[in-house]
Amino acid sequence: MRDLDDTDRHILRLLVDDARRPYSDIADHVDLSAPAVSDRIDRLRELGVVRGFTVDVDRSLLNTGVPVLVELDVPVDRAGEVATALGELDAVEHTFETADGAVVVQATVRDGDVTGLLAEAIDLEQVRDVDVRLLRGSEWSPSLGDATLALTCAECGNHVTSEGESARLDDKLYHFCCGTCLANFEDRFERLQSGA
Amino acid sequence: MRDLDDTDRHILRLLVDDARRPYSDIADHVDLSAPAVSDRIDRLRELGVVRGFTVDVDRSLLNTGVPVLVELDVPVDRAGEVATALGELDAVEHTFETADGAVVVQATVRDGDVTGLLAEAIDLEQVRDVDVRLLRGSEWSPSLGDATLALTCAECGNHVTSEGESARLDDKLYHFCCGTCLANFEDRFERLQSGA
DNA sequence: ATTGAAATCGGCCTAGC
DNA sequence: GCTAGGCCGATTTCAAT
Repeated sequence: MRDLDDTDRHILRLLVDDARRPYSDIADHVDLSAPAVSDRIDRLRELGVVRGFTVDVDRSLLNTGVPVLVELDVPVDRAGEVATALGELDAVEHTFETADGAVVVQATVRDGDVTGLLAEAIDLEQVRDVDVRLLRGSEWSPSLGDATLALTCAECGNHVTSEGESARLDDKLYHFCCGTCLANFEDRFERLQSGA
Repeated sequence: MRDLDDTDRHILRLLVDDARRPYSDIADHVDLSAPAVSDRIDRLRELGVVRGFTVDVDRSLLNTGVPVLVELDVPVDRAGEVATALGELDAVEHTFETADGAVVVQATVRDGDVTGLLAEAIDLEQVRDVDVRLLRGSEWSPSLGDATLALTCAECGNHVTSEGESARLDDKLYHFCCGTCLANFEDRFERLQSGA
């Protein structure tokens, strides 16, 4: 379990800037060979740090409706599921879940019927209050800073340090803080597998 | 001035899904040749609809600080510049400017000193109120719907229809609702050029 | 059709037991 | 001294223009 190093961050920054940049180009910047860059990007994907590559679309040039910022006040224990459900809506682009149980989403509505939109995804009964505001503009400026890995042990929930270990089970990568947690997890996993 | 057609939208959707997908692969999906796909993507870049290609990073796995959602209440006529100034900060990832003059930003702070961060970019005197909330999570789920072009005439501000025209001036592409607007704009542009 | 980029593979080097 | 991980260079296959 190696943490991210400066080279990883540099590669990430270059990709944030232009994800279609050739590996050979990246290689020049970080003073490595193209295959080495490819390996590192593979590893970042494996780790889940890189979820994928997308296109940055200027939605203000597209006629998809009116952009709004919607804030919902829901019971704290429901905030998670509400946020997830709303995120699945096509019209919703960003969802934020605050620690005190508010859910803020940025969406684009065709006809101004925000509550109708919300009702498609969630039960409005559990919403105590809704605040809708028209957006004049929005910007996205991704950056990275000096990020390091912040993985959570799949067994005990503790922070995974460089002493941690990882294992691939059923094609998914899990991280653990120590060998004991890994072993315990694998045990339970196997039992579930054979049971199912 | 052709509007977006189904093929353009299909290409965009495929790119949203995976921006490193080979053009030949896209070509198969939309029943075109790879060079034709390349041409279309070039055009989408020209139009400004695609701003670029990026990587989708899972920031929840990265230790960059504490994510917060900050709302500022500022005079309506200052909202624009405040939003822009804050957007330039490294720690700020999203900025939203609402029609009623509120500015909402999503940022990541190292030490919890949000006002210190804000002070780096803007004059706190003009801020009437600040509301800071801790974020438990955030999601980004890009989608497209049935988008069509919504360009604004650079001269008169009207909507540009398929009858509109475009022109490249000083390496930037401008759109106009009609030939008259184009001519007027070009005139002013030339005068500014020679004056400067 | 030409140019160029990505994946793959064998071998090398280094670090850590 | 052995193993594991990371990197390189060459090659081949495939993509971009």
